Amino acid sequence: MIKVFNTMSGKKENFVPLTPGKVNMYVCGITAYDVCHLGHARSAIVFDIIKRYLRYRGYKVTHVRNITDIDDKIIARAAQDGTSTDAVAKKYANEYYRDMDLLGVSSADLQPNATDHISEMIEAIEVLIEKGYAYPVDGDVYFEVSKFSGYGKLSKKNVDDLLSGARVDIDERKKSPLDFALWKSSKEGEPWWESPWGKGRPGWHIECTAMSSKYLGESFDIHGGGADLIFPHHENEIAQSEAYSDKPFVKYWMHNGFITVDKEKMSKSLGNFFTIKEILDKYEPEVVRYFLLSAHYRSPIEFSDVQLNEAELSIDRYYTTVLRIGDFLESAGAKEKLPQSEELVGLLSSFKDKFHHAMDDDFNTASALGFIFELIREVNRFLDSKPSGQKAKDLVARTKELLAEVGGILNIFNKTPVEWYRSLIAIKKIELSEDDLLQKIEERQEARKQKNWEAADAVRKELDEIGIILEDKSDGTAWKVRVG
RNA sequence: GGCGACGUACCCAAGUGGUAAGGGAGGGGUCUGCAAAACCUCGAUUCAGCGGUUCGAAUCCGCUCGUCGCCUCCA
Repeated sequence: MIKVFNTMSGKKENFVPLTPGKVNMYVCGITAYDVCHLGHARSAIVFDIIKRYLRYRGYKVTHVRNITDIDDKIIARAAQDGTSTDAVAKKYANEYYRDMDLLGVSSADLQPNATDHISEMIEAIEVLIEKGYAYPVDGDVYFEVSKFSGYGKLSKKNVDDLLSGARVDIDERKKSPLDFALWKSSKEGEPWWESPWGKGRPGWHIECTAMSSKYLGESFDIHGGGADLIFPHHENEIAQSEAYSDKPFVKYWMHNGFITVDKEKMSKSLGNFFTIKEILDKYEPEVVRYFLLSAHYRSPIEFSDVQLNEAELSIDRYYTTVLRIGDFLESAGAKEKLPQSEELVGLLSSFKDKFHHAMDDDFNTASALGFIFELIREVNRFLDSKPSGQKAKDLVARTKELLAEVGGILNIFNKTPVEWYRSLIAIKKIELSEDDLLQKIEERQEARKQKNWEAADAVRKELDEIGIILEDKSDGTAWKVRVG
């Protein structure tokens, strides 16, 4: 049984979708007004993995991820750049899709834009007005928070506290400072759409109500996003959606934690952010994914080079072992020899259960990675015991299969070792062609044959200086890239 | 001020009632021409502190200290 932490209840709950075998999932994407930073990547990667795991467990998942392509920030950006909001939104949405692609995040099944759903939003707003939950003022339309009795149930806030907090803007035209805009009249020079209340544009929250109900129905299973969306965005979505449909909006609310820098939330306004592009210039996408999966998705995770380097080391340990497995499968002798196989056999039979157990428990990727490295150690230990024969090969091949299977779900560990090293050469900007490298290794082999250790060591030192490490093995010399 | 989360070894991190996963760094060793990798081994009698519940708590409850987040746009 999969357990999911539901922000609404504050507890882990058994995951039982509304329709057996089917999961409808809506995840808030981005507002397209600037390039994305690592925080955006975390949300995308976390929910991508959740989707992959649910599919692996047999659910038919429909995943919707929206793009907000009209809002104040986009308007401001367009004015600043002397271009249209449309051009700004398109540009940064495309940047986002490119970043996600580089990071290995699969695209959602539906990636709707807010501006393609204006009529649905207007329709929803009309219903809210009819039902007495919203009121128009001078071309704006506001949602009347006091009319919705459940307001605050997600973010655990009560209306009185919010009112006394006094950090809400004072607008005389609103009945209450807590009321939020469903529709905003357009000012001179701003983009607009025709509506029953005049020319204007939608407020931020209503798009998610309109698009989620259109594509997933008025009630659906999972709604996700960063924890900073809990209030007010998701709280407001609930108010609008449930007022509109009189049905429970979402069964499981899931929110990922923040990325921090020096313990502080990475954010635009603090200026302490790193863009995805900056990071991918220094690190393999797989390293970034591993790093983000190495902590539970709800925990804060501290961004630093030390952390990324450790992730790189861990992945390298994985590929080093895969290389070793490959060598063994190619060259193992025929004579049946199985010293010390019990532990590996035992782990092979329990491994999937352990992995499932970790992932079933609110997608505990950090724990799952622990089990993967347990298996890595066990197979290394087995190989150290110098086994041979078909049975040994079967065990090792089985290990390789299992590792590939779970790696596929986490979307890491899916390269060949050589691809990993090649990729590292590129990312670390090592200026040496693979041909030249192999040439040098060849030269060194000659020297070694003649027991000319000085010459052999000189080659190794030369390569070491540019970040290439050589490993002498019984049947030749392998190369790898220094990591960490 | 209100609400919420977190505090596990040198660093990162899992563990939510049954006696501390995993990765990195470090000491010692096996292997090796030397290395590297791999493996073995050492390393928290202890989970911020203090009380309480329990046969038993890192895990539940209370208080204290510390850190962070939300309450305004924010993944």
